[in-house]
Amino acid sequence: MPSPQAALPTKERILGAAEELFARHGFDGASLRQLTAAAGVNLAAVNYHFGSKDRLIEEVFRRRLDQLNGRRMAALKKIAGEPDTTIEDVLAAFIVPALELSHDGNGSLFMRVLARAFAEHDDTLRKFLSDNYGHVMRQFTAEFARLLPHLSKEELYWRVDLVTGALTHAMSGFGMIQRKSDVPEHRHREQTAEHLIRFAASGLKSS
Amino acid sequence: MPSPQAALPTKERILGAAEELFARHGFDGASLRQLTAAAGVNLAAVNYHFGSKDRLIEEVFRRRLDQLNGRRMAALKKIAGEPDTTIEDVLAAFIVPALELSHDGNGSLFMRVLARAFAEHDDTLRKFLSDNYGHVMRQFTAEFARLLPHLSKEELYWRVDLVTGALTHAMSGFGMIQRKSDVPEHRHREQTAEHLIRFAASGLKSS
DNA sequence: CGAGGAATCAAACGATCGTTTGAGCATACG
DNA sequence: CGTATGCTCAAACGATCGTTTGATTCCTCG
Repeated sequence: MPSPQAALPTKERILGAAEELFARHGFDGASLRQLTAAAGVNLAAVNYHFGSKDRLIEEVFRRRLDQLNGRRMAALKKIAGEPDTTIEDVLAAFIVPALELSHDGNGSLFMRVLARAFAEHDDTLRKFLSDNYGHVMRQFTAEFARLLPHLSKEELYWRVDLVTGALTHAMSGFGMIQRKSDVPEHRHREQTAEHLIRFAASGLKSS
Repeated sequence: MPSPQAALPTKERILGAAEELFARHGFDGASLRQLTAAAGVNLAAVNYHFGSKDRLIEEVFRRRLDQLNGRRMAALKKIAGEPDTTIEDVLAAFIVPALELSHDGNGSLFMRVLARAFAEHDDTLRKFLSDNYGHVMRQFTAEFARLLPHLSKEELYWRVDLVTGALTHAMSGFGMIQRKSDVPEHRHREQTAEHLIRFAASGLKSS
C-alpha cells in the first residue's frame, strides 16, 4: 500500500517528510538519509531540487509562513484602525489563523518547527525569521499600541513578548491541550481560541 | 592571560564550558572538540570524568536544576496553605529564584539550555525533565488550585501551561528585555520580576 | 522514431562526530 | 626509593553526516 503522498511530485514529498522529521528530531537531528527514506525518494534528490539542506529548511519555513502571515495580515487589515475594534479582536486575528493551520494536514507539526526555531539561537535562522516574520509582528504591535495608549513603549513590548511566548508554547503542543473524542474538531478549535484570547487579553490589559 | 576558570578542577571547567556551548549551539550542535578546547582540557577528559556526552548533559541539568528547584520549593513552602497568600506571592516564589539564577554567573545561559530542552521533543530528555522538574510544577499547580477554587481542573492546567510558556520564553532571553546601563543590576531584576508577575497574575485570574 | 533535457539512481568523497586506546605523567604512600 | 593510583595526552577507530559524481532512466517534442 503506497503512502498517501506517493502520488505527489518529489519536491512536495520531500517538503512533507521534512516538516515532520524537523518537528520531531530538530534540524540537525533529522538526517537527509532518514528524510529521503521517509519520503520514498533518492538521497540525492534533496540537493538536486533544493540545492542544500539549509535551503530545504528555508523552503519548509517559507511555504507555511507565507500562509500564516497572509491570513494574519488579512484578518488584521479588516479591523486595524477601526473605532470599535477590541484587544480581543486583534488577538483573534493573530491566533485563529495559527490554529487553523495547526489543524490542517501537517500544519500542527509546523508550529513545533517554529517553536524549535525560536529556541535555536542560530543567527542566520533568526535573521531569516526576522525578515519573514518581523513586519507582521510590528503591525500587530502597532495596533496593540493604538488600543493600549496608556502603556509605555517598553511596557507594551514586554507584554507582547510575553503573549508571543505563551502562544508559541501552547500551540506547539507542549501543553496538555488535547481534544476529547466527543468534541468535534471545529468546536475544539473555538474553545482553544477562547482560552488563548481570554488569557492573552487579560495579560495585555493588566493595570 | 589564563581564563577565569583556569584554576578550577577539570570537571568544573568542563561543566562551565558545556553550559555555555549547549546554550549557544544546542546539545548536538556543540561538539566535544569545541567544548574541551574552550575548557582548555583534553578531548578524552569528558569520557573519563563523565562517561559519555549524554551523561555530561544530564550533569549540566542536574547541577542547576537542583539549585533552581531547591530555591523555588523553599520559597513556596513558606507561603503554601497560608490564609493570606496571594497569587502574586506564589508567582514570585516561582519567578524570583529563576531570575536570581539567571543573573548569577553563567546561570542565564542555563535558562536558555532549559528552553532548548523544552523545544526538543526527545523522549529521554523529556522523561529526565519530568522526573526532576515535574514534582515542582505539581506543587505550584496545587497551590494555584487552592487560590483559584472557582476554576475547573482543565481551565487551571490551561492557564498554568500558558504562564509557563510565557516565562520560559521571556527568561531564556528571546525578548528585548535588556538592562539599561544606568539601572543597577538588582533593580533591573526587581523590575523584570514585577513585569512577569503582573502579567502572569492577570492571566491566571482572568474571569 | 530518435534526440535531448529533466529526473533518478547507486556509489563514493571528505569532513566531523563520539568514543576508545595505550603510553606518559604526576602525586602520594609503604 | 619504588610503586601504585589518578589523571592527561596524542592518536586512532568506526560511524554518520551533507554533498558530489557520473551513469542511467524517463519523458517530451521535433
